Amino acid sequence: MDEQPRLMHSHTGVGMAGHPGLPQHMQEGTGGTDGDGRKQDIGDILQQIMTITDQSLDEAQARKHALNCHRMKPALFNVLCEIKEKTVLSIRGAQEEEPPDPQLMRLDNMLLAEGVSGPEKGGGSAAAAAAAAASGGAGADNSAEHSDYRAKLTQIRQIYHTELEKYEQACNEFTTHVMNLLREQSRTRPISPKEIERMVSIIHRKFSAIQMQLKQSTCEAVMILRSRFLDARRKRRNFNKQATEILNEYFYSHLSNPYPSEEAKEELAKKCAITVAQVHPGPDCGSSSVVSNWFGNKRIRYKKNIGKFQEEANMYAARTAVNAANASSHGSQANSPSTPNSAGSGGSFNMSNSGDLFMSVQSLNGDSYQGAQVGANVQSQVDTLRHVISQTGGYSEGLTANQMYSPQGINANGGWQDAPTPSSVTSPTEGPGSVHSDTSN
DNA sequence: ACGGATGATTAAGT
DNA sequence: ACTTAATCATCCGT
Repeated sequence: MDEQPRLMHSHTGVGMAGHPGLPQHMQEGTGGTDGDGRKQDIGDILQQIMTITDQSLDEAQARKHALNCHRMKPALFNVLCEIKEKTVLSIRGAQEEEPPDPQLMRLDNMLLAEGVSGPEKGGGSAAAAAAAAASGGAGADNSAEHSDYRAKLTQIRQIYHTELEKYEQACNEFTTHVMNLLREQSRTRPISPKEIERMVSIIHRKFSAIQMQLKQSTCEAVMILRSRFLDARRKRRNFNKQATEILNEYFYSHLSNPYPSEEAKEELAKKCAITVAQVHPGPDCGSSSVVSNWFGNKRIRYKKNIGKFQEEANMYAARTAVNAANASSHGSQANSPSTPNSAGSGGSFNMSNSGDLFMSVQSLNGDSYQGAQVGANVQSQVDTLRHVISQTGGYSEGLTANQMYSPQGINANGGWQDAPTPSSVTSPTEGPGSVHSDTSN
């Protein structure tokens, strides 16, 4: 684009002297008074050049051809080339250097992460992949919710790609056009290949600036879409019943130490087909952090008001006890009605017993005294279960019987202490029964 | 519409 | 890095 100004410059420079109108005479006059034929000739040529824009296209073309065939042309052209050679160096030094734009890279990365610019289907976006995985389980509402999101995302991607292609095409067209033009012009003025190259790069830069705008707005669109559909805080979904039961089961059967390991979290997440509603936590660390949230909330809320959770605790404790017993039993019969999720097949072993346990717990619940006695009630069964469980190799790392249902794992400081001795069951723990502070949020 | 339940986020502590 | 405690924002039964 420097060629144009330079041409203009030379044009105007001579044009000052040879402006169509008055200067025409002046030039003719100077040529005439000199009397030199050669100068007259050159003056004529210059004059023709100056007025070439005023002529019709055909005329100009003819004139151009005539000039090209002029005997002075090669010599003049050489001079022009030399001059250009000297001036072009100073221009070249001014520019060049094009470090990868960090902004552009940021946008590219985001689009890639968002699955907009990445491979066609499924991949790229971790959210989409996880959503697809979750849809296998009980994620009916989940997938339905995400289908809308994904449809919109696909729409964005399509628009993005078509636009990008359009720009690409326009860029190529324009580039070839300019190159043709330059090649054509190179017959009348010196244009080095490097200059063409530079011109092309300039064009590309301009178009990539446009592309960046496209990317920018695409990113914005995705962000808006994301915040609309996936912001878990804005659109919180409760876990379905099964998921809650699985989590509760784990929680109450590890009440002494309800801190699932990373693997356990993964396992639980998989089991629950946890809805993937991650926002900030990057591409990875998907659903297990949801489990972490759940356990964090559960621990704190349980601790805050144990009394309120007592019934639930007893229920799940009984349930796991039954499950464990069933799992160990040889026969497979009626399952516990309230455990739709248990992996083990049913067995009628000790059903009545656990039912009694449950009833007694409930009645106790109405009283102001619970904890220890409940634990004692269950003690016998749990003791049998404990070794059963260890035999069957079920997950029960720190599982000591009485901690399953009584909140004795919690020490005075409010922390979860490690595995108290079984004998502590009998000691009248002051905590659970007397806690009546209904300080709910 | 209201209030409790609940999942997620955040600040602070370890 | 992980937890607790507080808090936010939404869900959901009434």
